[in-house]
Amino acid sequence: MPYCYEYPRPAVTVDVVAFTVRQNRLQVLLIRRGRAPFAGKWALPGGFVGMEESLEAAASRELTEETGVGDAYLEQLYTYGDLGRDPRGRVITVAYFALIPADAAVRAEGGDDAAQARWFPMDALPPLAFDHADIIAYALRRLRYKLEYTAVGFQLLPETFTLSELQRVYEIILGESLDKRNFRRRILQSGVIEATPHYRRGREGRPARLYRYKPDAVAEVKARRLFP
Amino acid sequence: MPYCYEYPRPAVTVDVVAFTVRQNRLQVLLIRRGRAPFAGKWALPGGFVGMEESLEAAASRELTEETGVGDAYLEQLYTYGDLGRDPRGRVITVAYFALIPADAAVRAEGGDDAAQARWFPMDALPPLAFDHADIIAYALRRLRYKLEYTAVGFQLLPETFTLSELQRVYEIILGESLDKRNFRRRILQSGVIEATPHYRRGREGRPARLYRYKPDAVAEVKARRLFP
DNA sequence: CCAAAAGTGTTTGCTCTACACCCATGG
DNA sequence: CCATGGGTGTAGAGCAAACACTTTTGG
Repeated sequence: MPYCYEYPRPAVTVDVVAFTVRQNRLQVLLIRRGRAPFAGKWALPGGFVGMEESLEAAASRELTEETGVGDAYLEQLYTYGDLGRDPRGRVITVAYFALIPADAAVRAEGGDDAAQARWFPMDALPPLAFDHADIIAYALRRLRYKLEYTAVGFQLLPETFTLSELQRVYEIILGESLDKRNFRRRILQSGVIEATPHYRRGREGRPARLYRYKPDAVAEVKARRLFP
Repeated sequence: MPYCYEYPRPAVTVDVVAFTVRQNRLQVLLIRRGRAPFAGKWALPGGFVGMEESLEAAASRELTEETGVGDAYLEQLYTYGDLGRDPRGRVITVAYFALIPADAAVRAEGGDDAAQARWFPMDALPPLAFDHADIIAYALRRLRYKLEYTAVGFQLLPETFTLSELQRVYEIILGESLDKRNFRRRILQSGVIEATPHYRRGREGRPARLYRYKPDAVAEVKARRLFP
């Protein structure tokens, strides 16, 4: 594999907009940049695409490096290639968005990596490097849209969850409250989740039935990926 | 701008899936490849992204080179970056899809370019190079979807058109017949097209009112790009 | 006056929304 | 037994689908 080319090539990176829901807020994972450009500013986790890995593999690798999560829901978002978006030169970035279950998200802030990684609530983002604010804004639009016509919301929850927890996730992301009965009807008749025989006993109140998403639900959602 | 890099970089290309409707069929523009790999096979128009042009500019340029059309509807589709999709090495392709009005599409086959360019009906595609069959299949899915929730169909027609012509475009792409009254109601109340004071007198039958899309309709459609 | 395409409203079924009460448990 | 959260059904409204006839022109 030659290291010199007849024509110059743009650099290719992947960036990941990783969402989670914690503390009743939608949060995004950001990394503090150590060096120029934008040293000290926060940025999306990402990096160069290796010559021997696919784009999705690169995104998955970046995500795993920062969060320790290996099997998150991951979907290609958009490819950004305008000139001048990176002061170091021509950089084309394939952006992905990921949904991290709340329990897995805790590990992300372990900070075993040299880089500082932190979750930020969507409504309190710090100053961001590059065009990452645009990318995040677009990812949120896409996430909201997907919530409305699919049932990806459960990707933000642990393996089993109650319908109330799921509804709370939807309400947090969409920013509006939903009717309990209508929500349950819609989710259940969409067929992507199923009841388990187990219940969760909270500190108070009636125990809640636990549900899980059907093993093939992820495939279903991706097959319908109408925006890619 | 250096021609050598510390690390090897993948090549980046854009490919364009250009659709038009002619002869009552949905057609795709293809180029016959002159050289290896896949010499003699047909492929999507496309090429390398210049260091000084954005992705959309590159796609637009490729499209203009092959069709002479400069202002077609153009939208990013998906980015393909799997290993082994190009036998020459690592190539990442940002795919776009374009809608070409029927009257403009005629010019495309002028053949002033050395490369042979031809429109093929979607249901009679020749053997295709690379993973271009996948890209086209995905572009069709996206086009069909967009037709159902927006009104991009008029992008495939000349500047002014009749509602019957527009309906025929929808029927051809969706592969099913639509109710005339319901179709008209939906399109008109979506507000993206407006009546002109003119009529088209055909060879037979009552003259049909001509419509045009509102100048800002394209912006509207793009703003709603939920899958980018 | 006949053929051909354009144009126009209403009824019906269904899906989505709004809404209030009983149930099971822990303290 | 009381507080807390879990769970359930129905009636009305708005939207989408089915459907047939009149109008205008050319030959």
